[in-house]
Amino acid sequence: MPDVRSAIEQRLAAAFDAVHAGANPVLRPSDRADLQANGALPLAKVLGRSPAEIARSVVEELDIADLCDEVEVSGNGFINLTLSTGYLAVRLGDLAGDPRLGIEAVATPETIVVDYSAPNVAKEMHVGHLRTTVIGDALARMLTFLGHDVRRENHIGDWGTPFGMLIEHLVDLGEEEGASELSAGDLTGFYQQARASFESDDGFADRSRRRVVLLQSGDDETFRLWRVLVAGSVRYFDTVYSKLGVQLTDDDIVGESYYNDMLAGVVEELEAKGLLVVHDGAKCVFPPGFANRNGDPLPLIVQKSDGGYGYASTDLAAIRHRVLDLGAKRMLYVVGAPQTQHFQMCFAVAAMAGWLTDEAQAIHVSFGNVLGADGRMVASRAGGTITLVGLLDEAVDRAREAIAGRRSADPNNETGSDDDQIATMVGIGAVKYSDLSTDRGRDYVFDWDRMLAFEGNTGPYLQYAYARIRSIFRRGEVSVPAPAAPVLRDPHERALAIALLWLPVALDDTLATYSPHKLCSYLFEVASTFTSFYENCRVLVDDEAQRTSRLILCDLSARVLSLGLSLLGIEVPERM
RNA sequence: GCCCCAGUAGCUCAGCGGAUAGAGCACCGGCCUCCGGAGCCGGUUGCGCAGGUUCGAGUCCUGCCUGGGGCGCCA
Repeated sequence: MPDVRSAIEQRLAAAFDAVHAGANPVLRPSDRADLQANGALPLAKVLGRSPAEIARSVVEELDIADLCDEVEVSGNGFINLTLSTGYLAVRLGDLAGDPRLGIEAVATPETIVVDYSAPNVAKEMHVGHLRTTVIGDALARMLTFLGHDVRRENHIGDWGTPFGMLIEHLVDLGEEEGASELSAGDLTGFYQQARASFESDDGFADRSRRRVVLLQSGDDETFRLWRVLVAGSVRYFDTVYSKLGVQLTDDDIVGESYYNDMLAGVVEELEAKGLLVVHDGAKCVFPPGFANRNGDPLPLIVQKSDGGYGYASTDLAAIRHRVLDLGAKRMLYVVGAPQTQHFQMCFAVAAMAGWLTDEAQAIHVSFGNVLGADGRMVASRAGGTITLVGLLDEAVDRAREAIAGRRSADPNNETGSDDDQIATMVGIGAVKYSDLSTDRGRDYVFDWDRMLAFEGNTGPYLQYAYARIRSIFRRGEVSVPAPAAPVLRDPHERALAIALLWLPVALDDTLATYSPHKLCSYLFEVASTFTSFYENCRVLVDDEAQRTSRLILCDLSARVLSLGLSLLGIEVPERM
């Protein structure tokens, strides 16, 4: 069954079509009614009639009485629609019995690659990895829920010249020692020591350079050592992902090295297609429309003058592989905004090569930086740079303090043995929500106090709204009623009904631009609307019919919040 | 120098070419014998600047200003 907005839009489209073939109803939310159709206004010029007159013609053609109680044309030509309360109630009844809460699985599932997180082997994960990991995971969850065949791909940095020095450092440390250092998370120490040796010790530097050659030529022993490095780092990444609560696993790791065997083929194919130009000894493709600082055409270098391959060739190989071998219809690259031009060039070249088409699209889901309250980098409580793990631990600590503080001030609090779990959900949820709730294109300000506030558009507020609803059932000692259509008598009930029915619409809008903040805004709206309802409509009343009806609204509110947050990768506690 | 992104209330942010630009925080004023006051109701303050397109521009186009980022063998 189509969502409410689509149902209305279909009827409107038919009526507009009768007045002017193919006319768009331009359906929008309204502050004058529930919805408004603005489509008559742009038709005025085309048809040479006044907008209001056209709107009246549309309304005459409109068959919508079962969905709307009121349809009104304003003097300006807006068509204001008031949804039928009976219709809303019936739809809510359907929702009550639907575990998917009105979100239908897509008719034609697509294979969609979501490329996100991408930390580097033997390098610490830092705040810079937060957004790609959190946003990518949220998008992957939403697309999966819609029924798509989602391939999470963690394009880790597991190849390149630094591995010569890293392997030699591993040799010097001893494999066991080195591996445990890596998996325990002392990646910064490992990397910096390797770097220090490389810079201060000529012998070490020579060995490192030879080791790079050995690695690239496929030397067995070198390869084995390389795998030790990678495996140790991956174990560490897993602990971070587990802490963050993202769904990436070892199976999702498809590092740069995975594409090594395909690079020569990519270059050959580009050459065969006549796209290659040798420039200063490097094999290049010049996609049109890109210029350097002198105004000369800017190349994408697919093979360096020394014969080596850079990241452009790896990215091209990944596109080709994902399209031709995996059958990907969409590829989402959840990577920061600074790489916009790189991806534009890669996508342009991939299109020239025929890998990217209308049937197989690559999308750069870019995002801005994370800034501290001072507009600069994020610093820890003690000051100084902060690792991702440190940040997450601090979030949980702060959440624990915040919850304890609230508890001691609230005589009605419910304590329990799972306070650590709650602090984890709230702390991690706060970090993720603050990231997801800002338009990904913008830089956003990382502010502990704001993200952990229990008021406003925050994770804790939404979790609290959920926990509070659950407590109604606990304290009232009532169970969730059997699915049925509620009675919507109070305006607050009606407003809540509309909000609850809007979940599929919010998800559609969110995925249309891969913007999780839209889902966040929606959930905040649901929570606010619920609170207003709860303030104005007593739930645990004696009248059984009314109590049941309102309990259904409560339960649906909790479920919408829970499902919505789970699609963002945020857990909800039963109590706080 | 060229390219990309951003500039909306004191602060943090929404805003799909449509009517009077919205939230939260902060501030001010109300509401408690109330199922969790972590609340509810109301009030104050704004689209960087200048042109243009349009019946209609925060939204699209051009120029400028400010901030951030990028610009050939790193990823």
